[in-house]
Amino acid sequence: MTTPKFQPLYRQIKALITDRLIAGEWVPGAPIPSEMDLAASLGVSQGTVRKAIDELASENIVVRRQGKGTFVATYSEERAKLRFLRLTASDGSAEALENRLLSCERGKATAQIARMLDVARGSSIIDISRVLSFAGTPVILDRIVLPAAPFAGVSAELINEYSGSMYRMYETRMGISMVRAEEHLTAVGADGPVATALGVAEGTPLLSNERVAYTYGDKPMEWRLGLCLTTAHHYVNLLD
Amino acid sequence: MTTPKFQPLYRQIKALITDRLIAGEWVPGAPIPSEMDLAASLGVSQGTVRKAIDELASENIVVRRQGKGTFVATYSEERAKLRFLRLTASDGSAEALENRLLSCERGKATAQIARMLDVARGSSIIDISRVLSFAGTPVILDRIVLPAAPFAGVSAELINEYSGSMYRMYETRMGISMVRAEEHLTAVGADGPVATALGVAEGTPLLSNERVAYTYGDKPMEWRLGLCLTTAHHYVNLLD
DNA sequence: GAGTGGTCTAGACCACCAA
DNA sequence: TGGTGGTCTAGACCACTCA
Repeated sequence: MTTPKFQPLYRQIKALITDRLIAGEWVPGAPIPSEMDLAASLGVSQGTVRKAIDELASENIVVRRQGKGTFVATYSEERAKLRFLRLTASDGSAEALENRLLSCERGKATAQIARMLDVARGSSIIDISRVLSFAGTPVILDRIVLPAAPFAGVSAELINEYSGSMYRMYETRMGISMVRAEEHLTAVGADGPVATALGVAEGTPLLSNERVAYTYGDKPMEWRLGLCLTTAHHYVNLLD
Repeated sequence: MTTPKFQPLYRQIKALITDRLIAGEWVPGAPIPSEMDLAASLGVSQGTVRKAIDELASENIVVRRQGKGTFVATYSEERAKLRFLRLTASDGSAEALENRLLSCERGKATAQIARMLDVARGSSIIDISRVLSFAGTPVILDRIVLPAAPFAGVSAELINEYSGSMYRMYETRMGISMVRAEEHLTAVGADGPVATALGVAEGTPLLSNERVAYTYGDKPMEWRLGLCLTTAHHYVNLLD
């Protein structure tokens, strides 16, 4: 999949740090060794370690704090409350978000889900449905599918305990940090059940947001389909 | 607007290079002085200039080519044909894109447009409408608004000459490079005129894409509203 | 004051490119 | 062959944090 070839030293060091992250050597929020320590233990100069950590920091895998150290990135310290959720109230208000769980069941992966999550077809999955509301108004109907094995402890009770903050739950309960996500956006009309769940008329235009989230090493761990009502909210995207 | 304060040397150098870009000292595609030359003329070390250029490169303002030099980024060398247009065929095919101009007129900025483009209300603007088609099927209805002064030469003929590649035209004809853009996405239903233009039924869900594009120094230069038919295409977004 | 990340320097060698 | 960016080193000083 990757092209090994000759890699600059700093990339080898970056890979080495990533491997130790995958191995769970440092949990989210914990400090990694200082640049000097890493440099000494690896037998390279501090500047080289620095460049490796620079890249990890620019990918939000790690967070630097001057005078304190470098820490494994945590979902909770993301800028906004909602890491990947870029939905913003069009009038600029910052409403609280409420989570209502519709279901949380075990099932088997369909061909499509299996491909997305890079698991065998028919393997066990967890299938979650919920509605997210801003200020009492339903705004998002989410369906979330997880591979069952790494997420064994997931239950309706646990999700409610985290008030629907899924990524925070993954991180603190399963030790799984999401590092990257890919989204496909389309516009769709609300069909019967969806319209009912969101309390809108059938055919209401919705922003469909299909997302695959990846953990360290680009391993897909979550598939999600969000149907968003965008009458009072919009999805913000910065390009450069 | 910005906080001057004390800036690291490399940021001051970055600002200095940006200023010279704004001044038009180097046109898109032209090489900027080598790291050694800049370092010598500014009286700093090569590593410091390097860090300044690193940031400009990571913002796609400048492109490095090993063994050749560093060049002002050009729209034409963007990865895909369509720099900011992230619409992809759902079946993975890469269809050619056709551009049909509906209108290109002079007008006055409304309050909303004036705010978005940071110009005075009522100042002269250019108002363009067009339909983009993939493989003969209309997919996007675009409305593009530009401040008239910097884009004085824009005409229907000129746009057709560039087959609708607006950003390439801005760059080669007006010397204006877009560096950054902010998009707001929502789902809407096609109203009468829109439905006609795209050849779909009224009420068909469309992905509404409102975009402001910025040139050097974060100056807004283009407002755009794209209404996209997403039955066979989707908008791709990578998060990290 | 000790330790951390942040900046800056000076110089070395490498990989790549063009003439 | 000479010039460019890419990597790596070694060491200096600064700004911040915390005991």
